[in-house]
Amino acid sequence: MSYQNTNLIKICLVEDDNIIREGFVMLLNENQGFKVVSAYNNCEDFLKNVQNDKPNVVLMDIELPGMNGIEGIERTKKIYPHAQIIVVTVYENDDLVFKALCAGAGGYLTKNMPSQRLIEAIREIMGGGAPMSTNIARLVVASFQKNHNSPLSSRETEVLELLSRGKSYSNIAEGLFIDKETVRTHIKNIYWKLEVHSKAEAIEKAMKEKLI
Amino acid sequence: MSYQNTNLIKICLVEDDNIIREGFVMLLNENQGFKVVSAYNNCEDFLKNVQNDKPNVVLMDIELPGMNGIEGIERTKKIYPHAQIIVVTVYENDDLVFKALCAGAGGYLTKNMPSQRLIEAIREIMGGGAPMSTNIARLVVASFQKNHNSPLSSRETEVLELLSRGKSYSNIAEGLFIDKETVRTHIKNIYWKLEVHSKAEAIEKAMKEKLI
DNA sequence: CTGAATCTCACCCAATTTGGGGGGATTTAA
DNA sequence: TTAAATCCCCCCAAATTGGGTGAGATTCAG
Repeated sequence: MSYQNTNLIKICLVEDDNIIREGFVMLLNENQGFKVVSAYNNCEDFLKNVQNDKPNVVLMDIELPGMNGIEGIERTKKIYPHAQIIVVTVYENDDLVFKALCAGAGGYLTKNMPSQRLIEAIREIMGGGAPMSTNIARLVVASFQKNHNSPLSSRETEVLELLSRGKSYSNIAEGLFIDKETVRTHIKNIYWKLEVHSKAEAIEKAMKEKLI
Repeated sequence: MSYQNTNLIKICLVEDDNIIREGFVMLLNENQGFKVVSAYNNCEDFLKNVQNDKPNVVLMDIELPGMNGIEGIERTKKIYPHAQIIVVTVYENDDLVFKALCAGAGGYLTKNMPSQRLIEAIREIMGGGAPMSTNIARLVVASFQKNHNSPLSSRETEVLELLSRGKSYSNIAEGLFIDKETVRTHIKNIYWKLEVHSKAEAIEKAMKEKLI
């Protein structure tokens, strides 16, 4: 037992592929300052031991036997929120990326990275960053951007924006300094353009097509 | 004129600090494969020339005399959407970051980076990435994550989630396979917990505190 | 200059939604 | 064994919503 232990970055792995898992263990343990405390091939076993392992960083696969990685991230964050979780997977699917981040992942790497990237990523997340593969970062940033081919006018977009925040027609009228009847007209036009017949449908379609 | 020109990355700068701007110009032009086509100290001049300059990448400051960078990004994307815009600024303010990304920025760097990072960032964005400083990446990723100290139960959160998508009580009831009256009870409890008295207030507060 | 689009406001109507009040049953976790 | 969470029921009045029709003003591109 040495005082160096206090500066060690403790790592857990959750990865079902034996080859990859053992490869990561070796790669990481070769590194000064890293210590792989445990390596699991499924979430269930990991979750039983996480409070014992007390990892600083968890490298988590998504496709796993039994509980999947997304669920695994959520549960980990509930019982041991201190851990920083980096997803390491082959999937670059939009949905999966956002679900993982919403669940509490602090980074997202795809397995086609150079192995040295994994080392950097762990240092990055411990240094307050959010390591992501290039394509993933682009996905994430693009998710903030709106559709530039919106059929809606800017005023209509403004109205729909407020509607999506739960405002009533009267609220919106006040907010935009126009008459309630004008708001109604705008909304009728929005419904016509989006081919919908209710608030919920309009918001759903607008979200989906990134109009708001 | 050589065929190498077709592979050159053409860069525009918009930065009001003369020292920094000239420094960037020198740094970038030293690099094989980069060509600074123009450097401006304000957005207005840049916007007049962007269609002529045809830049691949724009390095844009936020704090500028006249039109600010956010507005500048929006307008650039409207008249020359092809350009990739990287924000380079001293501000790490949450609001500014998200406004910039929503406006169409493809990357966000803070000025305390090593100058070599700028070179990498340009290559990164041209390679389909989204270069961000460490702290910015963390901000962006954190924006997906919910508050873990929510006063709302999971069912209540679920109800509020659907309410925020414009669903009516009846819609929500159908979606969750419960009675409309039950939905009403949940919503009453949500209002009580959040100390609000309407849908709009509840959604606003929930968004602000990242409960949904 | 003209026509399309946008933004603005008005009035009609009926069905639905919403918010507030009350009460009660069951399960589950502390 | 409390407290919380989840579920369901009733009453009521005000507000909201969606649909219809019409119309003046402005802006903007062809």
